[in-house]
Amino acid sequence: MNYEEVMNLATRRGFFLRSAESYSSTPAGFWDYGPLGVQFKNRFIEMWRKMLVRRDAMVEIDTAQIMPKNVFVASGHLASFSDPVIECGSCHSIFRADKLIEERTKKNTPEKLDDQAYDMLIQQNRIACPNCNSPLKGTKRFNMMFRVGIGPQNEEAYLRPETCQGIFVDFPYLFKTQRIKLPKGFAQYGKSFRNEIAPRQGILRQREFYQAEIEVLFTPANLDDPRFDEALGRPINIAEGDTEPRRMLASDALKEQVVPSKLIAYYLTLIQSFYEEIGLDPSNIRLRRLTDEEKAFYSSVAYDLEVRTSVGWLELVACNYRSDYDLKRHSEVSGSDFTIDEGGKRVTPHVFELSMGVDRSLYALLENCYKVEEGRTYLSLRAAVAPIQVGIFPLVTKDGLPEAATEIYRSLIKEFDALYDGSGSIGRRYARADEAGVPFCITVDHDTLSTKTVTVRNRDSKSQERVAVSELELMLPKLLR
RNA sequence: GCGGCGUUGAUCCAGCCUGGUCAGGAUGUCGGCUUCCCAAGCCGGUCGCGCGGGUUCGAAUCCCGCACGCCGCACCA
Repeated sequence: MNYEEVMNLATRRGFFLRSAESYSSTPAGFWDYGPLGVQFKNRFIEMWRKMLVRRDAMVEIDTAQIMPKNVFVASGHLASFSDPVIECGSCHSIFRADKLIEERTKKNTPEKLDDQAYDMLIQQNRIACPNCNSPLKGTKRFNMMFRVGIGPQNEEAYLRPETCQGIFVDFPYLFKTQRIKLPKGFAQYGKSFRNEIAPRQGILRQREFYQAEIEVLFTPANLDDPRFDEALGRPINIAEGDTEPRRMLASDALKEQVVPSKLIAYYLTLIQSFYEEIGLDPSNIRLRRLTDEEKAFYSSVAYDLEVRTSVGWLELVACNYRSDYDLKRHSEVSGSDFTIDEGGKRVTPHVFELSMGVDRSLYALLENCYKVEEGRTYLSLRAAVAPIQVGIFPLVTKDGLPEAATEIYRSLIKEFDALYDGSGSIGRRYARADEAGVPFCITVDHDTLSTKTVTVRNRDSKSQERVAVSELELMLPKLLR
């Protein structure tokens, strides 16, 4: 299968659709979730809460999406979350100034010079437009944050480019009021915004997208805390560079120093096992250690959790050791105290983050679960993340079967995401349910009326089991776990 | 943002070169009949020429612009 096939099904069934489709001029990079997509996303987030947030006793918060300028002065996004670009006045091609100079001069060119410095270098080296050979000048900064104006004075503010800044700025409050002891994980799920120059790859690279971020705050004294020992026996798939991963025990990764500390090993195993448990094939997952050039400006050690898809290895999670960069900067710019007491000394906590791309994760799950067998298409989603948990169908639409099926539906809908379908042949209804990834379908047949039993069909195997109606409410929670 | 190619119901595709008799097929979906455990059949309904302008008596079709998409370049905390 490929991206088009998966998105075709996702569009037909109501997972995702292009935002404001009815207006042809809608810019690229914006997507809506349809009914199935919302339920799928909700289930995914609920699993994230269950397996990461609750399992690790993290603190989940929800912060504002618009934040004032100074937050991003402190975070570094205003200065660094931008690229030096230069436009050809003749053919209007746009180039990265630093990359262009580097390519022509073969000399390393930093991306944080003054704009004039790039113009100078371009002039000195007589660099012309690679496209039409016209002269180039006027390097500008393209910042990838969306600027917004607050109130009548249009006070400078930005839509957050990552959810974690809200966690950092709220940390002093949380630490004081929530009886927090480090190391501690802080979690937030919500939208982030990045004004991509040219978004491609549809839902995989959006201008407005969901993140689920975990920021682990700790002090360097915690890096090899014994509480992280439980991770040592768990496997992780480590890749150095763009290679096939090696599946190894976390303890061996520490020994070989491909992972620098127990804390990082613990959270890497946690995030990988999360993706394995919600349905990605372990052999399609790798934790790729990033090179210095690839790392974000705030990161000192970084891994990307990637999944193998038809569009190549797809980054789902950025795992960054941000050191004390964030809290120090917020302390400097805000003037507030972001330190904590450790053995009588004030120290600024460090940060290790797991920054998940939610929309991408959902796509990866769909593609991983997209199956075509014997001419039938189905989504082999784990029951725990399936948008619809159970279908209830009358075998025929006469002889009182719809009434009996409706009665069962009415009782199940109180506890489960259930679907009633009495339209078309029974086979057609199974096929529809298969494409929506419904893991179990209950069929009411003539025997139901006399024996009070129904058949329960398993989506993946198509096999059926006869079950007493009275047992459904006890049995389904076990099946759906 | 540049270059090339493209855009026809929810989905897939024909029509465009050669303007009219052209908006058609299939899937889906809804209603009815029928059948009854894996997309059967029949009847009926439903949904479309990306947007704007131009040429023309007449434009899905030709021309221009824009938007979006794909590929390449570039970009991608």
